[in-house]
Amino acid sequence: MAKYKSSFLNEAAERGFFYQSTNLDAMDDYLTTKGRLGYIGFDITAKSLHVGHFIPIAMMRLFQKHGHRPIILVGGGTTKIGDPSFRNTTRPILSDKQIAENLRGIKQCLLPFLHFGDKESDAILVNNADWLNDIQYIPFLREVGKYFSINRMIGFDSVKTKLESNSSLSFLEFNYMIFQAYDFLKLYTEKGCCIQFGGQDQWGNICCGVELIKKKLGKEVFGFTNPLLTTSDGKKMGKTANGAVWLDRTLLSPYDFWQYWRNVNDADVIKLMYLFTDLEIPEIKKMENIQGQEINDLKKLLADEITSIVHGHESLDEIHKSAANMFSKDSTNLSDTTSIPKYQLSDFSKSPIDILVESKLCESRGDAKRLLRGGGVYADGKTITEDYKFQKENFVNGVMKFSCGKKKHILIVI
RNA sequence: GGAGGGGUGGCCGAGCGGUCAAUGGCAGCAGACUGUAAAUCUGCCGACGGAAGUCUACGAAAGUUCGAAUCUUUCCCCCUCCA
Repeated sequence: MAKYKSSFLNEAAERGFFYQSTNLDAMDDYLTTKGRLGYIGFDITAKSLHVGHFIPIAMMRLFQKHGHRPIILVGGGTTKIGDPSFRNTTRPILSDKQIAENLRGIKQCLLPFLHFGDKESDAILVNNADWLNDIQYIPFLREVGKYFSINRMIGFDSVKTKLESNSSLSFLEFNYMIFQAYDFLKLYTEKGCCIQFGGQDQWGNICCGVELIKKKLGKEVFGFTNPLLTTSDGKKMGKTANGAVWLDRTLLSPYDFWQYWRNVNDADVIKLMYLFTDLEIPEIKKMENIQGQEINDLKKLLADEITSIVHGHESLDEIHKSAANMFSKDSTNLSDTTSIPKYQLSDFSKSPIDILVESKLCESRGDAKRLLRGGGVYADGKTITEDYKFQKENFVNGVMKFSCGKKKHILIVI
């Protein structure tokens, strides 16, 4: 039984994308017509997007699936200022060149999710630097600033928390919401974009935009937020043994990406299925009762589905093969595993410590030693100690599996 | 501008002249148990070194002292209250 008139809202709500929105009924009506425009903004501090961006991206994908047109706004303007809230990490001000580079990387990340182009439901990419860079202070204040009430702004949760905690809120930072509201105004007047999407933490900023357009132009536009992506135990998602879960395969290999989803918490599997896979809702519903060990198979399915969206279906074969090799005792097929980093052993006198450090499995020799003492290093699946010696006869077809813990592996080749 | 309180390792937060590479908690890593999960328990958790030890670190810089995260001075930054 459909709850909403628009297909998009129905599916978005059922899959768990809906947190809150402005005037829901009106937005529902508005979305019954295809080809509507909605945007979401990202800051471009790195050259890749990561799992933290996943919900918004998945939501835009859904938006497009239902015949609407997603606009991805990158914060070329706001990134230049840098977020002042973390005063200890002097974030380097990005040069135009870096921003351009990051922009390209981010677009690359988005390509598997969204179809860009000129047709009705094709996604478009815009950069707020195009209009923020040349803003003139006084005209801007007169045109936009006059619509903002400080009384109102300090009432927003995002600001209130900041004020109540022991950190300062600079004027620069305070302006963020104004710029974001201005972005929305720009996209509304120039492209007719009537919806802004965002994470639940963006609610205040989004409302600002909605209000600005209302006050300045007397038009109603909509805001829609999705819940933050947390694990069932309330932690932030998105860490692997090797760092953040990047979408760019040069930052995180498809194999490690797959492993990330393969290892998610049992309690999160179904939720992630709804959010990030293309499996149909009834199909996922059937999985909800699966318990215990069988959940492992669901995790594989989850990993397969998400990985094939991001890295392509054809990457799965190799990943499966590598996973099978890495988690089995049999070493005979190791040599044709390409997903695992290789280390060329040139000298048999090298110690395990040398290898751990050189292959970047460990950060320092001390680190490597501690790991060895703790029994966390394996050669060919067996725990080794500091004085382990590499010998030719231990290599199968010239390859040996070498692991740090149960999840970080390399292949040593001779 | 005035008064007061602060700045400690990825984060929170003790320490307030030697016994401090710095208690504790969180996060992280490894081990055991499992299901490549969670929970739990155990160990590790600045760098270099086989080790003894050496170096770098408690906002920055100078100083007092045999010796400073701890005392003094100046500077920077943050918070609260007053103007």
